[in-house]
Amino acid sequence: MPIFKTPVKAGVSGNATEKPDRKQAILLAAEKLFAQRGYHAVSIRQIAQEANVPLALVGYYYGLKHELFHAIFAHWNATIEERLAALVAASHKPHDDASLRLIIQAFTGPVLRLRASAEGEYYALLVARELYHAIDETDRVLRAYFDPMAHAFIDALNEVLPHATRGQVAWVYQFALGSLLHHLSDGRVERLSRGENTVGDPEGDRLLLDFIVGGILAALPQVPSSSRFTSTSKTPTKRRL
Amino acid sequence: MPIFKTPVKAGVSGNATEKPDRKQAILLAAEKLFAQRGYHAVSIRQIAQEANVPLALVGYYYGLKHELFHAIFAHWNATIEERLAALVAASHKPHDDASLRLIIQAFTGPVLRLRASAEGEYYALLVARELYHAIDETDRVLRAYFDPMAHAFIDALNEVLPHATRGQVAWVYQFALGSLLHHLSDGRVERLSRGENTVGDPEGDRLLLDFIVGGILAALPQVPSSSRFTSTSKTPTKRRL
DNA sequence: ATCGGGTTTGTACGGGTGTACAAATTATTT
DNA sequence: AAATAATTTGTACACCCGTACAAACCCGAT
Repeated sequence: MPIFKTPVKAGVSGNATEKPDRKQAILLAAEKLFAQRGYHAVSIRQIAQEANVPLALVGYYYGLKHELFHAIFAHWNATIEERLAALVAASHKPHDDASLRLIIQAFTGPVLRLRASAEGEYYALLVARELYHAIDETDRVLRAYFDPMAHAFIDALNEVLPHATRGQVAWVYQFALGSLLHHLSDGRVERLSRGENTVGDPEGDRLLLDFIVGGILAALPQVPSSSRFTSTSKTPTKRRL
Repeated sequence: MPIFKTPVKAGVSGNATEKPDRKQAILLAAEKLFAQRGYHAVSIRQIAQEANVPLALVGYYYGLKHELFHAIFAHWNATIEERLAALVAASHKPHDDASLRLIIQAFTGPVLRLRASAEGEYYALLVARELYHAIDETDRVLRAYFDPMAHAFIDALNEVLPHATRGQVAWVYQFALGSLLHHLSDGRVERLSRGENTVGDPEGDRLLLDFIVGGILAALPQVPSSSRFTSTSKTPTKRRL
């Protein structure tokens, strides 16, 4: 029975082309193909071919198909922790007008840099693709890896926007996430701008930041919300302090 | 050879349970399953079972699988035209501070109402799911049915925001679309808000409108943009007038 | 009653799917 | 060198897939 261990001579320094490291090649190929075509549209045989390994090897290392999918997110877990680290750095200084912008920057920055990098490009695309409509296998990944981060960001946002309920903050968090995810895998903007924009253009990232910050400020109340007629449900009591 | 005609006695009034209209049942079942699980994760046999028809009937009426997929969007084409009609209604009055809000309302309103309705619920979900990452079969649908609408909205936005380039407007259009699509299929907000929000809550729709309008105003220049240092590419010449 | 077109159905074909498994090969330890 | 462990590979199984097709069925028109 296979034990799914990593190769023994993995991270040895020196000449690189010694060990092709087929295990990681499989993970990279799966990442790329899942990101490009979606989980159900990719077969294990295609992954094996992309990684230049025989079919049976992917099962040997990663077991079932959904376990291979899960392994991708387990591998990139460090990126999420980077986002959280940037969040606490932005959150633990006195709140001023720039706090919100810092939080959003901590939210979008790491994943946008990952998207622009060579190694993390497909992972960022995969996140944008599969984390959107969670079902089946992708749902477990979402809950395990991304829900804690979402709660941390919502808490941080609620702290700089104390006059909004946590529910309202959750709404705008999802709006912001939607625009971010769509921007990550946006190949259409070139066509829609009639060639004016390109996919890697940092102007898009900058505009996204302005868009999210401005959208949050416009959607959420800045003042103690004295009997706002719009609150239809739940207790509109301010929560912290 | 089958000709794919609609049943002869289709829209006859009176007692409803006369003709089950299997053809439309197939379309509805496909709509539902595609929306819930995605194109590649649904088999024709599952669609036939959901519609309570034998397998061969779906091929008889709709031909190949991607043609069935296409037929869904052809059927709901009226909704897109409603959005465009609301757009020209909002666009053909003198521009004031409320013009932008009207345009965004024309953008989000019809599809949000469709999402809330019983008939169009799954179509709205399907749009949100498949129109996101266009590949293969879904790509042709995107170009044929949704690109014209996108260009119309971008043009209208550029008219009320004349100091932004068309490329910038295309960026924020995609941001707005991302937040809208994510909101359409958002089942996670209940969990993230710890039960404060529910999926059908109109407060979410209202907040989305504020979010998009505020985001656009914050991201795009309101003044003639005299030598903004951020414009890296392309001619920043204002386009119309 | 006969005809003929639209509709319905069972079935079968070729091919791709995920997964399992026993051999063969290579590496590591005794 | 012998033995043990890890990796690699070819192959086969059972199953589901999309699609095609020829019969059977229904029903109004001739």
